[in-house]
Amino acid sequence: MTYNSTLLRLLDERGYVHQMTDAEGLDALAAKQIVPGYIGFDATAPSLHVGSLVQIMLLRRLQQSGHKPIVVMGGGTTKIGDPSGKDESRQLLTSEKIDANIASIRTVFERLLTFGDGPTDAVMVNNDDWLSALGYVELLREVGPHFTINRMLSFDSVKLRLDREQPLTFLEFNYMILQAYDFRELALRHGCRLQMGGSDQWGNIINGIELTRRMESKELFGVTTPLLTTADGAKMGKTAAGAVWLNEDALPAYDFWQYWRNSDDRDVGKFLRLFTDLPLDEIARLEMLEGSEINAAKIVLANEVTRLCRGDDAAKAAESTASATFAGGGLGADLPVFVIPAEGIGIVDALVGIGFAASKGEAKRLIAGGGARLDGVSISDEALHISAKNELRISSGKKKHGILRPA
RNA sequence: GGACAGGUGGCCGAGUGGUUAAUGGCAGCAGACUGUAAAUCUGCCCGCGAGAGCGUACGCUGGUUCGAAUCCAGCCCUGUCCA
Repeated sequence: MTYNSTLLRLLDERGYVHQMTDAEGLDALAAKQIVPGYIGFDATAPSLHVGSLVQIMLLRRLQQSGHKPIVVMGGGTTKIGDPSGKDESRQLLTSEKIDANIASIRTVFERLLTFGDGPTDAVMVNNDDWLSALGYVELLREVGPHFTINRMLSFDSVKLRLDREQPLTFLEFNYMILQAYDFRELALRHGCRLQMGGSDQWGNIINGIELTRRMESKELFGVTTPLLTTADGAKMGKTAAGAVWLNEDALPAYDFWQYWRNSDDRDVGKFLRLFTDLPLDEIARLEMLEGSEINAAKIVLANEVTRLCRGDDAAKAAESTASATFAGGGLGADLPVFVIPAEGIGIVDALVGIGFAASKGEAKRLIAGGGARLDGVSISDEALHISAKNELRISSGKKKHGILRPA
């Protein structure tokens, strides 16, 4: 299908679209007016991770094609907890914690979206603003009649819990109602016409569209993105060290850069389209590279994504550190540093100190397995005492490197 | 409130009185091969200790026993059904 609106063409050719409620209707709307569209984000942690980056980029594309992004922070819904995808009930957070999380998360959005008061400027709102003000009886009377329990029970998020005989609290069961209510509220407050989200949000989006149609006779649209997994089937954004956080204070830029640099060959083209602004013909060229050549494309990918999320300086620093470390076998400025005390330190403690091993036992196992290196030389003696006058390069395996610096 | 089932290491899931720090799978880490990729094969995978070893651990608290994740009692939590 070919689209008339720049919005849908852009989304389509870059691979953001999994499902759409009314493609023709949305296409026509986007071709003739500014479409305010929103995506909801969780406020359970002080940073979003790579798993949310598709949605953030989706808002960026919305703005790039002349529409208005609305970032909805789920301050109110976080108080409840989305049951989908999680096996168990989430821990409830305090309001103060949620507010602090939202402030921290906002910093990343400010890099990727232009905020302001103009017609296509992005805005950030907190659904707590309207959800907390809702009275229970009021909600039941207004919204309750539009939901049947029969339908609510048919939702995957609910069914999954029930099938597994895991608890689903009434609190969580209400999540979908409040999320539907969000869409209706945003339509009234901001003239919002479009909700986007991951494919797991399809049901919630439909609920919002239906609810608003019934209550307000307004027509709204929904788009979901494909569930993003890496080529070997893992969810995006998880690594050994944990989640790949978007905020600098949660994950150093160098590690962030390395995450992209280590992408699977098969993912490179897809990632370039989704997570960078590079023109499609250039992406096509990069994606054609084969064998070790494709490493060049991975470096471009890492540079571009890091630049968008962390800024130009961070991207350049990460790249030069990587090339010094890997290609030159030397030391890059951005590597983690551990300062050796004047009296020296045991290799085991050094590995733990720099964070390559969680415990001394783990460090010893690393040494026993031949994975610990000093200046590229494998260490076999776990009792080795280090007292260097110059900086040493300490490594765990072939990818994790750090600097041991004399005091 | 009652009846029944269940709560094991990051997750899944065995184990039902004695070499059980607890089979197996997944995830993870490392080695080999490579391209900082994938696939494959190999090793590791609670903590402390150079080591013998020690300390913790099978929902919680007590008890029985030479000895318990395993038996008993009480409690907490979850599910299913009943009220």
